[in-house]
Amino acid sequence: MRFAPSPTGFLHVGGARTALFNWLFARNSGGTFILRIEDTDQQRSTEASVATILDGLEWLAITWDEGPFFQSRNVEAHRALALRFLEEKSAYHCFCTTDELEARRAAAEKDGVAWKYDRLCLRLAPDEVRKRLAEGHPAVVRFRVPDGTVAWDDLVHGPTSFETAVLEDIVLLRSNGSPTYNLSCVSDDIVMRVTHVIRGDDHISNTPKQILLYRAAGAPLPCFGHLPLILGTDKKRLSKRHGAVSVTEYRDKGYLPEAMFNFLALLGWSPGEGREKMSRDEMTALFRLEHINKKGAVFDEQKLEWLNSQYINDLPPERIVALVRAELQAAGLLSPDIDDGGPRRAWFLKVIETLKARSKRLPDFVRDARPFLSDDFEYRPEAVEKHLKGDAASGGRAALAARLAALRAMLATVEPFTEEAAEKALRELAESRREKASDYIHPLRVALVGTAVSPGIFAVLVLVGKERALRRLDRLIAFLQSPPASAS
RNA sequence: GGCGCUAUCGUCUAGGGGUCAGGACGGAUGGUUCUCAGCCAUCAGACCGGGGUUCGAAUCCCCGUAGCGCUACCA
Repeated sequence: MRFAPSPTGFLHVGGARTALFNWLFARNSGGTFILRIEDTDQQRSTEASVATILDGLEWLAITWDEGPFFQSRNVEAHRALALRFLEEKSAYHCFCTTDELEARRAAAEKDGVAWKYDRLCLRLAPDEVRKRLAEGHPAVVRFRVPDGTVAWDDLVHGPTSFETAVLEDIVLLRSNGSPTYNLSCVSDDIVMRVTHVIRGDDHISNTPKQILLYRAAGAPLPCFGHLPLILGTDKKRLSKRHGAVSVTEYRDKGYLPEAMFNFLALLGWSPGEGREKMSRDEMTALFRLEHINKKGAVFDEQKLEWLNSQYINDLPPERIVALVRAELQAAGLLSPDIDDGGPRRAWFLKVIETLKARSKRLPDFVRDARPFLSDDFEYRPEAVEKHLKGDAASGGRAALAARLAALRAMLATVEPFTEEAAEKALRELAESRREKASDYIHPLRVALVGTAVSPGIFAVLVLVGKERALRRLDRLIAFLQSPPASAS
């Protein structure tokens, strides 16, 4: 089997899923998975695009057994096939220009008649054709579509058929001599001895054309399977206007390749029994082409995010750190003492561990780790609004400052500085002053991390450490004693 | 317009003549609790419509309808 992307852009999630199903099928059946870059469109193909496609495939760990082959290297073979068709009279020269075709098409459309190529040039006498060719008139080579029905048993849709009457004579070679998609594709698939052509549903109408070419070439027919399309939330084919569509974007958003792989596999395929989160090996073992759905599937990023959080949770902290290291560095949060081998490494791994359950995507770690790694953080407005106003009846900010001062004094005496000891001390303090523990906890959280939400406060307290916690309490007390900002 | 494909909760899906139509995401509610997340529990939520066939249809057949795809000297 093969995956045959055209390098005219990034690796689309739809393409990635096609590659993935081919890969799963190849691995499951012991087949050979070929990567073929269909770069016959010289105008739009770019090397950068090839690079990003390979990059995306590698990220997802979709490995190929042969290739990448570049289709452009095979144009001579493609051309030879077309010439052979010409010789065998299953193809002919057509001198109609694009403009002429356009005009006739437009006229037909105006009359409300379905247009297909009218075979004007098929009626040309052989001498006339030779003459025009000799005079250098540009010509395309068209395949003469025979009458009849083309049918195949689609691997996912079952029996499918087309009347060839609806097909127009296929352009095989452009007037500049370059082969077109259907010719190149069939020629390469024959040469590469592809047995299973598994591609998107959008190719379904190409299949009868290609079958005709196989027949004319006398080559054995591969099995065809057409995968349902991946849709946007409006049920239309997923495209840029729906948001992120390239796998690279999902990598950049902090999704794990194993989560993406798993999610994509579930789009249109299910092993049954409610199995959802599966390892690559499990998926490979369970994969069956017959279990692929016929219906297009909406790409639901919320579910991807959920799966991602599940995979993140399975990761040891070391792995997570390795994955976010670059971002940490970019944010100026990476210091040698927390880096691999640094004295605070173990402590930092603990920070990551406590952040794990609440993280859905990789950047969540960078955002949430900041107050642990740096004193440079702001009090979030919503946290100030919620927990630092102090209640007028109990004396407002001044009373709050006094309460925090008491808390600070108490924490200074806690030794050893453990979660249990700190919690016990704080609760006793609150009780002795006939106040609620939460009246201390919430402002303390703002003091320590600047936000209204965080992991358990005592875990945070210990992770921040006694000295820094006391300093941060001082900072908040000073903040409370300074004149309130204009907002409040 | 022509041709093709498709149709189960909002979404991903299981089920393919007899099921309380099952699960997951998301949602709601409650529990755990210092917050959020997590975790746990509970709830709401679907067989596109109409005809057949059959004792019995979500399931098989036909006809509609709707959605999508293709309709290039792109791939």
